[in-house]
Amino acid sequence: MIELSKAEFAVMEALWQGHPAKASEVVARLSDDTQWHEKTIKTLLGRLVKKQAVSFEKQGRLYSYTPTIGREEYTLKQSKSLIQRFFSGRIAPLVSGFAKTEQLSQQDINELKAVIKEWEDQQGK
Amino acid sequence: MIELSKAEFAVMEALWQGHPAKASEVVARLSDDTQWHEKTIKTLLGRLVKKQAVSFEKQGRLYSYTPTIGREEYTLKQSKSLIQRFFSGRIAPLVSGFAKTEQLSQQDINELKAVIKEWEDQQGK
DNA sequence: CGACATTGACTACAAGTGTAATCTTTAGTT
DNA sequence: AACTAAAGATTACACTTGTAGTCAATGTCG
Repeated sequence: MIELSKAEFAVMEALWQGHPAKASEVVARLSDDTQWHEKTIKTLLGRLVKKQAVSFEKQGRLYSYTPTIGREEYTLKQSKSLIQRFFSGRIAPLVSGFAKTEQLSQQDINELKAVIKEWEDQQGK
Repeated sequence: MIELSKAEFAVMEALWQGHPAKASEVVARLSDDTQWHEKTIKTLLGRLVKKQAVSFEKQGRLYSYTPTIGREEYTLKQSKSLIQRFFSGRIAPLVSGFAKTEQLSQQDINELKAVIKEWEDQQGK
């Protein structure tokens, strides 16, 4: 499983926003959220390529970068790994704990209900 | 916020099992799950003390270690931080994604229902 | 009492991370 | 054509992490 550091993940976010993207675009996107030096971002791009989380192709003398993994795919895998380690793979304890201190929106509730409904339909077969 | 590496977390798990615990007990507990050398575990205990995730007191010439943070507290904080970074702080996307590929138990469903019920009661005030 | 074993303290060392700086090549600019 | 600026390649460097090894003090057994 490809593992990304936090800084690398931030660069991936910029790429997931739209790709392929030239290094300069990535730098531009990240400058909204961070103070990172252009050199830093280039280093991170290089590390992502090395990890094969990102591919690149020459566009003339410039490079264009594209993520090789999807955001959903990555975030879900990581989430599951955390749920496994922290809650023995069960999600309910996380949700209860979370609900105690965080705001849930009506939309969240609706989505949770949908999940439950789907499960119950599945049970009835 | 105290951050623990994966290996450090494993040592915390051993401590959360029961404390205060002498280094030798921690080593014994961990030997069920890992192949770590006693020296490795001692190093990790030292790092945990330095991070103030664990306190210790002399019992004669030996040390007894105690976690200063609770398992729930830590795991929830980390979970929230992940949900923040990955899902903009909303938990429902995580649950839906999770439900697609993981088994939910009847107990999970009941707990999710309880969370929903509590929320709805809250709404009605 | 002396040698050995155990504990804790300190040291080690490579890989990963955050955060760039420098060097090299190439493309415009005068 | 020469010079400079921008991109990419290479190098840097301290801190963290995984994974111990060594050294020093102290207890324990014969």
